[in-house]
Amino acid sequence: MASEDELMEARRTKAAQLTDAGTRAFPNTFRPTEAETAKRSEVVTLAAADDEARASLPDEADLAPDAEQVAVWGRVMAKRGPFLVIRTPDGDVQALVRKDKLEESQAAQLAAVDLADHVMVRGPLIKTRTGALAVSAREYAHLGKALLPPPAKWHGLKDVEKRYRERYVDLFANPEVAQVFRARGAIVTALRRFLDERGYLEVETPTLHSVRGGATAKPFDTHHNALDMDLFLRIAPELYLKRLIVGGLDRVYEIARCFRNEGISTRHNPEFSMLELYQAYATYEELMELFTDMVRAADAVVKERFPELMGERTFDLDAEWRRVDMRDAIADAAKHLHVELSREDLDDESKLAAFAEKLVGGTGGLELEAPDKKLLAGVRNHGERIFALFELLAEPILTDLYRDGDKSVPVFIMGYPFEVSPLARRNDENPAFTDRFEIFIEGRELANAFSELNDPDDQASRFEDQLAKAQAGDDEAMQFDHDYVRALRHGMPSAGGLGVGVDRLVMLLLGRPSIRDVLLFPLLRPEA
RNA sequence: GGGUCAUUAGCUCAAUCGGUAGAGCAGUGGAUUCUUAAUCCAUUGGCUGAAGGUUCAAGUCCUUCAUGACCCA
Repeated sequence: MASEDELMEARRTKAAQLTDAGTRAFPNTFRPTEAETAKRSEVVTLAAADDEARASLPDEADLAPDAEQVAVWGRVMAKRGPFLVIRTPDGDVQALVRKDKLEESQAAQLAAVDLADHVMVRGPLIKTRTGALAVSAREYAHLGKALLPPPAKWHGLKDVEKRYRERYVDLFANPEVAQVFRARGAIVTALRRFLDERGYLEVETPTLHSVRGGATAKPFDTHHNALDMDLFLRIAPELYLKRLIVGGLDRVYEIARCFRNEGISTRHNPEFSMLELYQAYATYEELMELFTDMVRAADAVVKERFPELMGERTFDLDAEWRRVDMRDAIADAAKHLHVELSREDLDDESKLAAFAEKLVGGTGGLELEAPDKKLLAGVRNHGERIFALFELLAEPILTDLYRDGDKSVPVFIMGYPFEVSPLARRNDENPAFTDRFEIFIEGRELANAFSELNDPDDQASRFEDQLAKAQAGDDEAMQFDHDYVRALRHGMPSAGGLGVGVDRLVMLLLGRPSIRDVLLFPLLRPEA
């Protein structure tokens, strides 16, 4: 008897035995009090502490008749001799369950226990012969039946596909996985607290959009039946949030689930969380300070509560964060790569075009992959050329370029060309560039921010440019958002806006290499 | 989209050159009842991801497909 069906049949037989023992297989009668729940946490903590902390606990033989009794409940993870190992949200604790200490009906329930069942024991705390803690059960109650067997107690659940598909098993079989998601929750809470304390209002804007904007990405299409209206799932909340700045809500943020119809990789899931915030009368420079403080606040929570998840970091958040103009970064990269490209060349449109042509032709002193050549050859102007060169030359080696000792440091890349920044404000001194930054930590793009464009006519012309891109075949270009331009015509105060990839931030702080490790249910193809 | 690897019992993994599909855990029956991956005895459990092909013979070789992981884009 060991096929899955047979294993379930054995457990159904046990479930029937429970009925004979006077309880249900799936009872709903256990109601732990707040005090009992708090006490359970204490007991689990004491069970995990060192022997000294338990020195005062009595042996079973020395128990006073009126010793305090505590309740422990959870999932049975192992049976060892007369002990059950019970898994709780705070950790494991063992119970000494001896039939001769239980009433007859409870002993009969105990006889029908299977691994993975939920149970409750109540009794005094004792110290075992080896100095471990145990609850010596005077009371035992079956709380819920598991018909399927749990993964092997020692190896746990390792099959990666099964871990993602059956995350519920992953979570109880591999406690460190549950810790990652507790840490994710703590990080998100820290972000909210950080912003709430500074007077930002958390808002919720539509997920169903009828105009594509706020980012360049392919959307998921959907349809509203009653209105017979085509819609799509939002790719970014940006344009709605800025409407709120027009409306006078001077500091707003949203932790927005966004959807992009793109491939899947260790850094991309089709749905992901983005934190966007907007602040009236702020500039992108103030947002650099804000973002630095916010990330450090989230990291402090990780350090304090989840130090075991931090691992060996190759970056240093406490070091000074660098601020580098994009063109300086390209020049730094060119020097590092021994490529003939000076900082002055980057301001000379014809020289830069000639350099790009050499790179595409393979004579630029650096061999590019075919798709990179295509990207560089496809640029339409000086600004796009600068951005392409940043992506090709500098971005891959940012961790080499900007370091403090043996750790990489976060680097703000500033001075994005206006052609690649359709929603950002132009720089007052040099309108070919925008007041924008992206932050790279450990080489990964983590956030994007800029002083917002609030000139409705300029915004309209940027939308026109996006339309031209779309007509040229760019299926990621934005659509013209007439209502957004109308909002700007009513007057939007100058403002700064910031967008943070929450999943990527969590990956970074917790040292998880794949986005699927920080998403409870990553998108998978259906099972066969 | 391209490349590499993986898929064998409920779980974790073996199976040499192509030659009888195995182990541990879990399960079942029994012993034991202060164990720490509990122990001891006995025992059940397989369409080897799917479909084709080569061969006297395929978990193993070939083709296609499915799913996943990693790398590249």
